[in-house]
Amino acid sequence: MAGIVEKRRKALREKLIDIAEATITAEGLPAMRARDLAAQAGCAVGAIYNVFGDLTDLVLAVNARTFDRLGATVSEALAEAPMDPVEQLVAMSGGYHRFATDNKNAWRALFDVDRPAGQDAPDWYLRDMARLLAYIDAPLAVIFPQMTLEDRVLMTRALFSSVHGIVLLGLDRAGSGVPAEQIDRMIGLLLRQLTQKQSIS
Amino acid sequence: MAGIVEKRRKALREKLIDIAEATITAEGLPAMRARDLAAQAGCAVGAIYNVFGDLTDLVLAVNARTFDRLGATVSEALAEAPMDPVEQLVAMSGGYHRFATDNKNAWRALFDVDRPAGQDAPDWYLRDMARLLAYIDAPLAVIFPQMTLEDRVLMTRALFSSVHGIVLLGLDRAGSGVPAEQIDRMIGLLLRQLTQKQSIS
DNA sequence: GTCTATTCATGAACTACGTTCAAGGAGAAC
DNA sequence: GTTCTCCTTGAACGTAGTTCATGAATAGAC
Repeated sequence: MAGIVEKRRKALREKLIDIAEATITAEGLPAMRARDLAAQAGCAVGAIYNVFGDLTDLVLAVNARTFDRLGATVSEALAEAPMDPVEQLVAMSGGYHRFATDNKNAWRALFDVDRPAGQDAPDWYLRDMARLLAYIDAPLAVIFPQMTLEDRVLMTRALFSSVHGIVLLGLDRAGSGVPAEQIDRMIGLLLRQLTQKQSIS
Repeated sequence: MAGIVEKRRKALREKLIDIAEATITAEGLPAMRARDLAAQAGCAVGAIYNVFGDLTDLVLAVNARTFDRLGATVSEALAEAPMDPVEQLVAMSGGYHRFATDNKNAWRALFDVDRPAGQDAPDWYLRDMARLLAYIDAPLAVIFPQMTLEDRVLMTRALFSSVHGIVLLGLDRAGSGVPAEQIDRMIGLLLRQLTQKQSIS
């Protein structure tokens, strides 16, 4: 009967991630509380700490799922886009925007989790981020064939960061926030202007 | 002897903002604690709540100062920039980037303060933000004289958001973060590509 | 200046967190 | 079956923000 404990731990781990994900999605990161999780999971509060180092680890587990779904959404948007590289960038940006609005709380949790200073990002984060950046890099290579690899790497990051910034500030604050369709227009203006054919002059 | 209380309240208010600003600057927003503030100010914890509704209000007061300094920094960068509108945009972005690195904790507090959902941004925020956007709008009007006003407003916001996004993700995470000079290069790539002369084709 | 009603300042207490740990219970080894 | 070990438990701890009964100080009337 070896492994009963391990199996139970694994089951609890998944159960907790499910509950945490549901809570974050429904009510946001601050609504995720140790006692509530334990109550919903039918375990003791201390049991959480047998499975996760602390609640931040649990949030990171949820974030890994979220980031994965985000990557899938962007990937689908790319797959459905026309061949034109500019339109591919627009489509992926639209996918990013849509994911952020449709999964606002989970998406915010990606950035709101408090990472102790000096601690590196988890592996899955670096991997998924690299995946997202690769999606962007491909069309960019077509649009700017003469650009150095080094510059294109920077341009890729810059583009991702720009779209992220537009979506972030756009969704922020219902007060000074921007309607969804204007966010898409901003992204379109930026990308189309940015990727126009080089000037003759 | 009318007004003694009011004068004392005003003095305490300023004193608390000073202390909170120093604390946030030195140790970050999470280090700002009610009991510590009271101890440093030489008042009771409860006194804070006679002057501010809650600690978030106090943070907002600090943020108002920070935003003001940010505006001044960008304004100076603009003043020292050459006449060329593209270089003006680059200079202002550089000012933003420098301010963020030199005032990392205070700058982060601008966005990390938890604003209750459904509550509008304070007046000073809208005012200072409009000021920043106006700085960006002027060069853009020179660069894109044929652009409609509506589009230019969106482009202005998009540009600000983009630079903000690049700086935000660039400074985030020492692990996957980007060296300061690469951030400036990203901004330069983005802005110069974005503002190149329109294509003939 | 004196008196009194009101208003303010105080800090202990309350609530709500994340996290820990001594004690008891369940699984593993023989 | 027995024993040892490790896990699980939930009460307790530490630390937050915020409140509130109490006592002190102020403002206004005379």
